[in-house]
Amino acid sequence: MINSRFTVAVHLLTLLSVARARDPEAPVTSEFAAESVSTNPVVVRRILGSMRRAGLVRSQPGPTGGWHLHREPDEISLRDVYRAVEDERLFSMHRQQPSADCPVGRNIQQALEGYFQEAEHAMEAKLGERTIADVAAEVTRYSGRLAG
Amino acid sequence: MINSRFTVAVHLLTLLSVARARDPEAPVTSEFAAESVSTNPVVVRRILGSMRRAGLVRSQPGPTGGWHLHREPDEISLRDVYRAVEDERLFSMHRQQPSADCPVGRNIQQALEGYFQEAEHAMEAKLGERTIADVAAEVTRYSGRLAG
DNA sequence: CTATCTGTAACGATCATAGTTACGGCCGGT
DNA sequence: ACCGGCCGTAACTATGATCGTTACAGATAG
Repeated sequence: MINSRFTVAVHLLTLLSVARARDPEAPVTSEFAAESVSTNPVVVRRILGSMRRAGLVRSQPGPTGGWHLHREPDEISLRDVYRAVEDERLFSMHRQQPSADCPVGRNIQQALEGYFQEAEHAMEAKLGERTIADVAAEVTRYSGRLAG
Repeated sequence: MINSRFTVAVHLLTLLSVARARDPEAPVTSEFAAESVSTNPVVVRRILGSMRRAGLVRSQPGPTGGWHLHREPDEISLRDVYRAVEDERLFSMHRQQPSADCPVGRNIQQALEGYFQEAEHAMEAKLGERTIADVAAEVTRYSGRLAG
């Protein structure tokens, strides 16, 4: 299964979205976010670093620094997040190259390639239908203070 | 990404399908199949064991024993194989439970659950459109002796 | 200048995967 | 009845991914 980085990334962007709705200026620090996710600030910086390279967030060092969304929440789809955090293909081929002496071994990978792409694409297309704004809306249907 | 068991499982069922097309009686041994996949016979038995529990193949011990398909190749979808070999969910939630003190941490998992299910379902539905017969047909478009 | 952030390297703990050895059980052929 | 060849499965190991952690350099507001 897919690692938890994707889940954490969506969590973090949702946190930024909710925080911005309350105060568009105030940044969120790695430490604050880490408490919400129950992890280490370095893990947060690593994942938000991927988001930054994908243009989804921006960061500022120094005091009063921290993280901001860099796009409207309704313009960040879950597919964008997935692509930013996951560079591997969804399905793994054989670890060892199959036997070239067997017609099945020789051709199976090429045969599967297309089917795997279709399935992966269908999954991503479904993720593309939902945005961080949707997640934030669902999360904030129940009220509560924003605390770490 | 998904482990290679799924790929190997499809490979093995395709091998059984092609072998049966040449001789409906002759079983395929774990050792023969292992050579096609470039792995160990025990790995083959483990994966085909899952297929047997899912009713996709049958096995027979003793000399003249080995593995047979237990369904028509066009009645085994890639989704069937996926479900037989993969019991985990596609997306992983947080390792540590997120903070209950934060409205995002408190609600994010429930919010994501539905979206993740949709995406996983879309992927499986696409896999469900293809069968072992399709893969076997593609593999055998190029001829060749069936060798390990 | 200092305090407080980010950025990133480096290391370790934990876990999943899959390769390997070993051996018990089943069964066809002699 | 036995032997040989197959499956079934436990047990151990090697490898690699993941993620938590420490450490420290760089940036910047006050």
